[in-house]
Amino acid sequence: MRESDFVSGFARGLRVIEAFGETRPKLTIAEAAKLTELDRATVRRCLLTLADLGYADYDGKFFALTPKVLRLGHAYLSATPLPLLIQPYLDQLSEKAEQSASASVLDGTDVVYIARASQKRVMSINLSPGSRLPAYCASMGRVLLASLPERDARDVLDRSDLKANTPLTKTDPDVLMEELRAVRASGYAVIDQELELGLCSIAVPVETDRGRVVAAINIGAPAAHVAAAEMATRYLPLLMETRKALRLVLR
Amino acid sequence: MRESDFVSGFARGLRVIEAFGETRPKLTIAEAAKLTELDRATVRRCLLTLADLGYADYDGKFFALTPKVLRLGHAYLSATPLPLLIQPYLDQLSEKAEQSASASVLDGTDVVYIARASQKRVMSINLSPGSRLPAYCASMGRVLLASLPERDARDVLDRSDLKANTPLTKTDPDVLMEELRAVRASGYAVIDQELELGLCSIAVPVETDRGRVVAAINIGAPAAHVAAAEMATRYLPLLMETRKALRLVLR
DNA sequence: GATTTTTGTTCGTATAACGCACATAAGAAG
DNA sequence: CTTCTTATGTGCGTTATACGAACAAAAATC
Repeated sequence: MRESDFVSGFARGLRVIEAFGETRPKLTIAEAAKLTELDRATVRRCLLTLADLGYADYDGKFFALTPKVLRLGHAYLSATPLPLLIQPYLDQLSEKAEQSASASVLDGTDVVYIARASQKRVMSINLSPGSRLPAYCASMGRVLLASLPERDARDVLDRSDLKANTPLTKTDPDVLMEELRAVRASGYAVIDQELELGLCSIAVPVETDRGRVVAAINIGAPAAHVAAAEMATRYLPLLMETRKALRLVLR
Repeated sequence: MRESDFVSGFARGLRVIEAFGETRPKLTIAEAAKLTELDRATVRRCLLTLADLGYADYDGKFFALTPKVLRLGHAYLSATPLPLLIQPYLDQLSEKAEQSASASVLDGTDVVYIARASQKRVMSINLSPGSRLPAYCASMGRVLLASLPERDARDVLDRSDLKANTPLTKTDPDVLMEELRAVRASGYAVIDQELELGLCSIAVPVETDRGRVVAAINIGAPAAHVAAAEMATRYLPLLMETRKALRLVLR
């Protein structure tokens, strides 16, 4: 791509949108300028443009995003076959397991939920398509990282903010890399309360008919109800069955 | 706002993103140019910018959005207090009613889901935060339209594509306006299989402590299980209770 | 209340994007 | 194969945008 084929005004605008979310819902021009590291005048124009298009509200001091920005994310979900294809399989899986089932893909250091069939809430945070979790401490993240070349997986870990969400969270990159090797060998990953106390999950990769890993699916369960050691015996057959069925419909 | 405070490159880029979703997942430069009514060279630059930033993939012929665009919609959901505030109340409501409960706001002619607590799937389509339904035939849409000045509500209906999703769908604007008056008087709206056969729902508005309507909440149930006439007697007390509780926490 | 710091806005200029036109490539129809 | 038709990539003059500094206006601090 030639340098002249890059619309920097567009790229700057997207950065401004992403500046929300990380922090507070309302941003002043100066705050947004700091977060995006752009000139105040530039940020101001982007925000006024967003307001003019209805993507943001402006009360003279603060800018806040409007629900219209959800159209942007929705453009992906409704346009991409993967989430739509996986959803019915997830529903079945969730029903058989009597637990929540989800599907996700990797984006940078995060797993991004693309579909979900939820039973009763067990997590403190609410997950839905578009939600993100750090890959290093999520079962689907482990599976997706394991599917990458070692070098790339290590690179993701190095860029990750490896913090201990619970006393059980593994945060040493070397330990995590070893864990990934185990996941690669066994074909599944189990997380025992590394993300949140009281929550276990198990994940397997989802491949196309040619063996390319395109997503991961998982089942989450309360640790009080299903011990980590039980996760595999109880849910792995169901996950494998779903994985096999998906492999036949994904090209 | 002065004209010079509008970044047209940014606005054009956003239109390009929205061009996906409406149609197929993959777009060529020429297709995107047609959908957005922008110059091919401009669309090409926007798409290459998206690809460069990782918001899109490009195989030399087709562009496809990547999960990264979900960050944009997520910026709203995680930055706006309303969805986060409503969620726990929705969870409770859903549990007590033993049915799915949702919250939404109005965006143009659509209702946009901002939170949801789902029980077993009853609808053919899967709803999650960011999902959109036409306001005229959804219970939350009726409630939200009823909260607008008559003139504005009529305007939304006139801009809507009033199609009969089922034989029961009301599509006459005058009939719908009359319906809105009834909703305004009673304080709730019941939909009897107007969106999808077999599905009933009931909604009430959610207000701030000063009486401004900021969202709507609803409960959906299979028509086979709960007749439309029963919806109010069975679920209205629960909805009103939730509405009252929310009114105390919303400013 | 005066001073310092931060924030929003304006303006001239260098620069980058726009959109047209042309060239090239890839399919579709004959 | 040839001939249309349609799609993509590039060069360039015109137009519009971003930059940075300077000014104005608030806040915040003293």
